Amino acid sequence: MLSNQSKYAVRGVIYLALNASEKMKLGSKEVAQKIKAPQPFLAKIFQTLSKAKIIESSKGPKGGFFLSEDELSGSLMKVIECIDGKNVFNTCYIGLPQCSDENPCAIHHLGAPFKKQLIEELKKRSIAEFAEDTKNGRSFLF
Amino acid sequence: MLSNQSKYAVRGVIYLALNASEKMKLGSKEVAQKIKAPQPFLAKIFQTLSKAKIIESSKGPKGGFFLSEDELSGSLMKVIECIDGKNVFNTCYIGLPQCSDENPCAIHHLGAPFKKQLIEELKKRSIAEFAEDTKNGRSFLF
DNA sequence: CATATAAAGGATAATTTTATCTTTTATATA
DNA sequence: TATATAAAAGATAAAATTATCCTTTATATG
Repeated sequence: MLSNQSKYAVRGVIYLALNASEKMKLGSKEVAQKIKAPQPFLAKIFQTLSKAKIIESSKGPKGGFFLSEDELSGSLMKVIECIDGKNVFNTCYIGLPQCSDENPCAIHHLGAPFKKQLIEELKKRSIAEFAEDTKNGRSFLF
Repeated sequence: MLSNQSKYAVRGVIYLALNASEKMKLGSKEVAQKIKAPQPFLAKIFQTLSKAKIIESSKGPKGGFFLSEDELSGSLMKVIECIDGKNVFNTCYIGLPQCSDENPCAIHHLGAPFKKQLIEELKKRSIAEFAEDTKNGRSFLF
């Protein structure tokens, strides 16, 4: 479903949300180690997210990445779409070019309601909320 | 989620279920054209499915592919697993090595019911049933 | 202001997935 | 039995994804 890039992005961003701040920026190196992602690859991903203003970055000593208050309230979907594009979840399970409720593939109806739910939640819930779940032990990052 | 190979496999097999029989075998060429798959690629896929006895094949003039009665009652999941392996649906959305109900990732609970339902249906419903849906216009192959 | 640090940017490399091509084998039928 | 047909088998190629490396730029701090 999601590319490796998106997966690293989601994990990396949640890690930042939990552990980084304006005063306590984190380098891609540290984050990569923690979430078990290849460091230069994660660096590239953070670069992309940073350009899109989904995370903040600053160069130099004490530099690194973090999320502003505003960014913390962004949706997780934005992270995913920033990396994989708007159509990540639009692709048909079995590759029909035009798969929809009107022209459904053989398994469209099996997946559609849940896909809708997943998309809705990813759009509705903020990065901070997902991070909160992790902090409270309701979900895990490793 | 599914690889291109699996997608072509599913569409190809349903096409065969609908249009081929022992008396009326179909070549990979014709099927590929119809389902818009690259011909030599589909040929390879059918080869794999044939080895696994998920579809029948015969060489020579009037040769081609079809499904036996037995094979028609096989599950669609078998087709998918034959190509993509048993773990297609076990992979975590955001790449946790050990993602489960006990150690759920941030979006595990959003997707879990969807996944379970999908897997169950794919295992329960036969290729013939999916083909039937297509015949009745409840789902589409193109 | 010099220095060290860390991201940005751009080029390159490795791996995986997707796809094709060529030769061999089996078989129906003329 | 010769011929043509179509899959099997195996090698190769193309494309996409994943990952790394190196140089440049910005900046905090001594």
